[in-house]
Amino acid sequence: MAPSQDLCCSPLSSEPLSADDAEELAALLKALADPVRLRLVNMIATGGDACACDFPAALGKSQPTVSHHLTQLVKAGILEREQRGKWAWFTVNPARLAAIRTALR
Amino acid sequence: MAPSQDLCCSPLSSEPLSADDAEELAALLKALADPVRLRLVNMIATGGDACACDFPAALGKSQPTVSHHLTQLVKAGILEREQRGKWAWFTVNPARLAAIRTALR
DNA sequence: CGATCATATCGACAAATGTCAATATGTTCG
DNA sequence: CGAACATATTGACATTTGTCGATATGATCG
Repeated sequence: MAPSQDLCCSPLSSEPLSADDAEELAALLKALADPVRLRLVNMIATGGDACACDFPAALGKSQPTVSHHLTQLVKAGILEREQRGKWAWFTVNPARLAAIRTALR
Repeated sequence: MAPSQDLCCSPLSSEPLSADDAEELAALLKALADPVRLRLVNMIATGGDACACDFPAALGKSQPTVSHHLTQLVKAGILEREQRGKWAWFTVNPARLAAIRTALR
């Protein structure tokens, strides 16, 4: 999978996009392009942070399914995970979202 | 598939996202989340418009594959198709891209 | 009209994806 | 340590997706 932290890709409408950059941006967009993952990011972003323990009930999805989606978002650099006691809390990486917005210019 | 022309979804970081809105935004992001489709949008955006006839050679993909991707982008409202003589030309719908950027705020 | 060329659709297939039950790992606390 | 609870991983499965060859549709022009 693409490296999680470099900011990725020049704007769509100005410079030509290489095959490699296209692959990287596609991977980033794909990480977001799922209704469950969008709702996860939304819940975390609106609250500032959120506990994984609440997601299965809030989304009507099983715990493994939620865990799977969270892992994808972290790998893509969109979320960050922090252990607090026995719970996992997540925050959004705003720079990562901003990078996507910039790439879509 | 989601309706192509309403602008979709409130910003991710402010208001709560309904399951339906999440589905709609996910469909829109998915339309963009492919390297071939990103390069198509990029070629069309940087040139202002482009002829479908050039894409298979430029992308190293078969004509049916390119046609498939173009159809998806048009259905998502990201591209618009126009017939010029026997060629199909495509333009980008900038408002649609802007809507995605706004939704990712 | 009939030939020619551009694009779309069809059918098939391999690969990737979303989902869950079962189980493993890891953390806290008595 | 050992019980209890939160999260991750595994394995399995149905569905979706990207791809192409073959073919159909549609447009131009002689």
